[in-house]
Amino acid sequence: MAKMNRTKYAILGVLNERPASGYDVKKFCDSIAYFWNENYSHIYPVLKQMEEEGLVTKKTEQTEGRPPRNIFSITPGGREEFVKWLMLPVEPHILRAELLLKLLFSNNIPVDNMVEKLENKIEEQMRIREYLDNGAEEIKSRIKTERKLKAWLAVIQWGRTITDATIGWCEETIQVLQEDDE
Amino acid sequence: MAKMNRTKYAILGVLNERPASGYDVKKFCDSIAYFWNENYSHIYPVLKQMEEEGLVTKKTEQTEGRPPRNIFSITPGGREEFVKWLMLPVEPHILRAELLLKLLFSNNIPVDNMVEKLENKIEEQMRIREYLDNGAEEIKSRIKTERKLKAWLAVIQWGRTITDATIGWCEETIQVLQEDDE
DNA sequence: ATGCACATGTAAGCTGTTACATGATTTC
DNA sequence: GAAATCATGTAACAGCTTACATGTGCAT
Repeated sequence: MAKMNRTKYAILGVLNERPASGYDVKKFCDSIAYFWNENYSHIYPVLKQMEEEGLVTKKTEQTEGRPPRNIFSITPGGREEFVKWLMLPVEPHILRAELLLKLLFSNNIPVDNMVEKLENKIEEQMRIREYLDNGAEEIKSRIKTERKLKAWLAVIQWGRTITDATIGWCEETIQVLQEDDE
Repeated sequence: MAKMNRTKYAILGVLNERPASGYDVKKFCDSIAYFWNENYSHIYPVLKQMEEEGLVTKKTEQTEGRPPRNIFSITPGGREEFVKWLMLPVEPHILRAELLLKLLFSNNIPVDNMVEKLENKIEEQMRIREYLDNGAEEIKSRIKTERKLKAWLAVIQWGRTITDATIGWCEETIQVLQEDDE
């Protein structure tokens, strides 16, 4: 199995919908940051490399009072590679959940410190949860085709399901940790 | 923020319980693979580097009919660094869920292909779920102290919670995708 | 006979992160 | 007046993965 440059496929996914700049790609990824992230410092070089591979084409757009924008468009070859990737089985999802690792070893630190970490996790998940609830309505009005809307709502539903489950588990775990042992 | 070598802390966590070889560390990580993974090819060089930093010491054990084992023990300095890391807030958990990215763009492929990916996910999660159920009993009998047992059970409970939530979401999503649009 | 468990490592290289660099315009 | 947004990139490098290399003993 060759390693896949996942950034490449995320970019192709965005450009498959519409031409966009590296900046636009980053904005899009920020909007789905609860399950996918990208950095500028990775997007720009990968776009360059993709241009060399013939997956995208670049057009520089002059704007007034703003920096020029490099607009990238997907090529037929790019579209082909993108769809080929979409059809492939999902690569196994390798987790590294630091919170759980620390929890496992938390007998070496005060209970309060571990509880604080769990409380921070709850806050984080609640922020995500709120973002998803606000976003759902906007998406319903923006997405036109039925297939796309279904997919978007399913992804949002995933976020809701997982944040709820995580928050519930954090609360339970805090209680268990704070129980007196006797 | 400097980047953390997370492998280092995972290793320290194992060695903090008992002296172990690189092979043992890997075995341990395999047993918690549902939320943490390590490769031999990373463990061995990191162990070497940790020895140079004075976090661990090495002792080579000759065995009959088996390759010699390099047994590593944590030093007081290593223990100190480990606890310092444990106390630090958890680094934000950056996800890259390929399944969700593909789902988001799945209007470009047949519904059946996407459904298959979701079915594979269900199978994967059911395997994990089964593993956790079998493991819980073994852990209850093995772990002695109350604090450690609580932590282990909480981690297992996380696995159960998330796998259940994920399986439920996959099933719902398959149904939604397979509904006729009219 | 085939494969798995035991056991350790090196070499190469991609992926992705952090820090740095620049600067106008808009918003609070 | 400060901060955020728009907009693009380079340099350095840490982290991790993949492929390679080697060999015994036990179980099926």
